[in-house]
Amino acid sequence: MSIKLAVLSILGRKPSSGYDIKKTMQRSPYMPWSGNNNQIYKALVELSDDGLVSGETLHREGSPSKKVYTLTAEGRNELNDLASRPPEPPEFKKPFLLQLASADALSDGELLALVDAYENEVRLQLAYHEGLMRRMESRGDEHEGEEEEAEEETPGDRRALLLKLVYENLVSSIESELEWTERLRSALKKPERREHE
Amino acid sequence: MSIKLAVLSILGRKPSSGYDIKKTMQRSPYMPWSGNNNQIYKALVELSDDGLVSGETLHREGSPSKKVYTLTAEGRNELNDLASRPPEPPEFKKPFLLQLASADALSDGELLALVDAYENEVRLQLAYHEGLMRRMESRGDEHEGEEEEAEEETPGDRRALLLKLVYENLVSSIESELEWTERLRSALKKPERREHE
DNA sequence: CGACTCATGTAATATGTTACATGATTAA
DNA sequence: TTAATCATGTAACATATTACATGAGTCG
Repeated sequence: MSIKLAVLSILGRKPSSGYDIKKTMQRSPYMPWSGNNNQIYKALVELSDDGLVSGETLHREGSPSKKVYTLTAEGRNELNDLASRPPEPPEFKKPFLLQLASADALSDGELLALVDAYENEVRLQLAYHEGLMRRMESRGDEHEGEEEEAEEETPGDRRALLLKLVYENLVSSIESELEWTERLRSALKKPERREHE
Repeated sequence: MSIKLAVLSILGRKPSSGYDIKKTMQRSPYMPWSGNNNQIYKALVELSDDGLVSGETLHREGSPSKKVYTLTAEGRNELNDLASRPPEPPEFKKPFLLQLASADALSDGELLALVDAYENEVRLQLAYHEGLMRRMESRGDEHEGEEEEAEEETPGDRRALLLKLVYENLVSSIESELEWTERLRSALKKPERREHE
């Protein structure tokens, strides 16, 4: 799964400039890219070379020009392929686990402090994602464009349901992490009592 | 958190060659690196230049020579620093979520098939991690070395407890993902009944 | 005037993967 | 003898991050 597919997916929603795409990526936590210029503008050039998107420069008065990219028919096909491609498994990247596994030289107090610090980080993440989710549920998310084209094939409700489930996934992953920190803490508090359970 | 810290952490356990480190990384899913040569041998050279490790070539008869690296005192300090460094939040990289979010053009049947395929992938992951965990609990994990040096500072039980908790984390993350697929499936099966709950 | 957002791009660097090259030993 | 494992390394490429460069418009 490369960043090009993420770009196609965004353009499948509505035609956008590089800058728009960057913004969308940055507030879509289910896209595992940071949304930096270098990749996006490069991806757009390549997609354009491959004939999957076409860009048109909009000269506007009173604000800077933008290059708006649209999916071509080919690009639309590619996007439909994407949807039915065999799914990749999730990846959990948790440097904290390495830290924990290397922490046997720490005192109990230091260890518990470390766990507290981690839990704080995770709580911050949770608050952030819950915020995004609420914002998406109240406003229509990714709907803020001015060009209100009539939606063609999809009921729209389906789309909203799927998006909601995506955010639920992220939130529940984070909650599961918090539950684990609880278990971790209690395992550390009653030390060495496991042998006859 | 760079790969160098992972290398330090492994060498903190016991002196190892590049090849040993590679193997250890590959079977330690809490280390978010694939364990490829290029990075490891490069990291070892750099750590050596920085004076954190020192390598000694062992010429053995009947098997290829190996370069065994050991932590220096400086390296040991660096490793202790690592343990008390402010923890980074977890990152969840789930390309499937992007796929889902772009899948509103699919029929219900296709969508459910996609979910099934994803669930299969996740189950495979679960089985793999549970296998690792069982293997670690029966044998002592990372204990298979021939050189049985008396452990110096740590009780060892602490270490085993921490490792067990680390594996529990991974397993419960995957289980949480499976629970979500269940919710996903049932949300897709009773479509559009959410409005008055 | 200064900071911020909009907007497009490039340069330098860091990180990661796959494949290649070499050579010894072990097990089928 | 052929494949697998042990063992060290390099080359080419793919991906990602940070910072830089430029310029217009908006808000305080």
